[in-house]
Amino acid sequence: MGATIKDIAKYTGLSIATVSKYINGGNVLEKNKVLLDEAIKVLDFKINEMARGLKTNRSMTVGIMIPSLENIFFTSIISNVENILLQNGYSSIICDYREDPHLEREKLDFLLSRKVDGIIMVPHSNNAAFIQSVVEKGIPVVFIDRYLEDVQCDVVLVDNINASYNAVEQLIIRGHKRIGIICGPSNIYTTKERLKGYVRAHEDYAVKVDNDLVQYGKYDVESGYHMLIHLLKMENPPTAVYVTNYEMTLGAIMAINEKGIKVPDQMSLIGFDNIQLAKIVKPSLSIVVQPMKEIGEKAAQVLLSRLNKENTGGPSISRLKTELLIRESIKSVQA
Amino acid sequence: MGATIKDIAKYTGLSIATVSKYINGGNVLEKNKVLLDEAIKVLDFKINEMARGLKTNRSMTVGIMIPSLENIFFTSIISNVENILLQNGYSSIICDYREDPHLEREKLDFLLSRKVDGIIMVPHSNNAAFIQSVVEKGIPVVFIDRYLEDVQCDVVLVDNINASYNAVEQLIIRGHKRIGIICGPSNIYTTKERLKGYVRAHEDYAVKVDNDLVQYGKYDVESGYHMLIHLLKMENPPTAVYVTNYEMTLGAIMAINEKGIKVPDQMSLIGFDNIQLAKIVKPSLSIVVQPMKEIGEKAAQVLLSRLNKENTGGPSISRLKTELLIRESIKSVQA
DNA sequence: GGCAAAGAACTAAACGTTTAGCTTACAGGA
DNA sequence: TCCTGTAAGCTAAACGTTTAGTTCTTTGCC
Repeated sequence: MGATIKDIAKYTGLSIATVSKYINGGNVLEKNKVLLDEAIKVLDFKINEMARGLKTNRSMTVGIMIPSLENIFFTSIISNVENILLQNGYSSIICDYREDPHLEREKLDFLLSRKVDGIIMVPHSNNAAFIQSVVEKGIPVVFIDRYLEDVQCDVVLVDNINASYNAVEQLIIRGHKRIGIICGPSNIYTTKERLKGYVRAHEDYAVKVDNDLVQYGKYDVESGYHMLIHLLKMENPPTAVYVTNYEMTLGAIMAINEKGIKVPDQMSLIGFDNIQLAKIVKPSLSIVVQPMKEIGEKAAQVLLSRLNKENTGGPSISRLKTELLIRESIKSVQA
Repeated sequence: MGATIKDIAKYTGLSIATVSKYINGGNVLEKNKVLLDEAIKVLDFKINEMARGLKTNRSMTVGIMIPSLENIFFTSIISNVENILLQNGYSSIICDYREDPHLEREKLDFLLSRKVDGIIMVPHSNNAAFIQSVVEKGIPVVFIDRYLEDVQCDVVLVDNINASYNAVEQLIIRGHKRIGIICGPSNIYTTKERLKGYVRAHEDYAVKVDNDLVQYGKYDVESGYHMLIHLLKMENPPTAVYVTNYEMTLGAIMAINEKGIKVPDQMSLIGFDNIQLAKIVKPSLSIVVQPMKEIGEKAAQVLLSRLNKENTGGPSISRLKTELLIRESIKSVQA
């Protein structure tokens, strides 16, 4: 179908070695250069990455694995990752393992058979041993958002603990004593971290944590809705609620609207992630903003520096800072 | 690194041809079969898809292109596409062209250099001529969601016209004469179709269309919000509003909540796409539901049947039906 | 003019598969 | 016993590159 390096050689009268050299940035005589450029254009030559990959043992492909393609936090990160990788000549095979450890393992296997040069992933489960074996094969792996102890690889995280700490601190400063938190699933890294910040802020200000105020959702719209309803129904409901991801924030807002709760008069609210949403909601929502663009870029860069052998050191941890936007949705409680 | 077919040959004492034959489903003696299975397991053999692709001239890879990775309608479709393709041994290179025709062209070029066997895409702009040239190269292309006249390829659409028609009809039946519609960008295929259904329903029931009630947004949360506010501010505002995608529906709901509009007493509302959202909102939202799962599956199947040469006929159009869920958010107006 | 050094181009093998065409082994029928 | 047919296995070439090692060409210097 397409022209090959051989066709170019025939067209120009040069050897295929010379053609290859030129394609890979080698020096050729000026007149040959002109000739080659012409041939490439005329014959519409595109290098065959499969043949090249076979020789060089590099596929120029990286695998990206996330728990769900329906979670905008992940998709917006990988959108950035994909873009940067593309600029560097890499294509990305994006896989969605649907929160299923078994599928995670399977797709990882698939990526390996595709001979990806590296992997960027949001790890889910206890496939740690398997992932570690991938790392040991010499395939660089970068974790995003979550951390697994037993895997020796680079990680890009946000400072979840302090993100939560700062958010909750703002509520405590404003006199709130009963602060609800809507967490993700209890076995997930970010859940633990975000909860830790919540607890730590309470400790530092000597406010007691009421475990009934700690609710575990599933990081989806529905559970955000239900957990907020649940908090409202308590006999001694919280005066403020902190929700720890975008989808659940959305759900919580739906619940609040439905119940006709006045924010911030009847309840203060701090949400997560989506700055666009925060602007639209009235009263404007206070939120913890994760730097999705930076996370994606950082992860891509870390992986690229491994792929280019610029970085051959031990595993690195990048911990990016979140931003806390204080808007109208929180106010002080009168004592 | 990994074991090759040669290593398997050495281990078993068979020739590489026999090994290859077995791997590809050929017959071998029972005892050799056992031996081969053992070798494959022991040596952890994974076929090298690049070498195979070089010989067979098939990369077992398909390209997927969507306008944005931050639009849940698209991501949930490709989640299904990716899954089905994977089950058939194909990997997908997912690209997001960020609504940019220039980038669309560039990424398409990239996919070609990756020698993808086929392409599934949501086309955006007037790259029609270029896409047609891809088709003519013999690379099957399947369009999703949108249609471009000048390209001879398979298309998977939903019946946007009747989706809109049915939704608007329900409003007209309930006595609404002034029905607002929040459309997408005016140059997009789905926008035109959805508007057409709106107009047609008006025609069939002899209700005049007031062009001021037709608002064009950008298929994002923000514009849904703004367009609804705009409609409310009119001196003669609509008694019902029909919003034509998920993100804008979200924005519209935010606006309604902010303004304290009672649905359906002060305004009837029909939204789009997200069934989960529809359940959560109170009063429960009437919506047009697109069969995302089916769209993804259909597109994957259509492409696979081209790749397997099961279908060598002319371009096909699959038009899937939407579903209209009538809930509490609409009611009759008293004459 | 002769020679060395540098630069450009060439030859040929290799990467890990598939596959056409050939050989071998074996069973069954005449 | 010999022949034929069939199934299983084998040999070797090819896919489109890269690259080590070699040869050819040019240039500069003595």
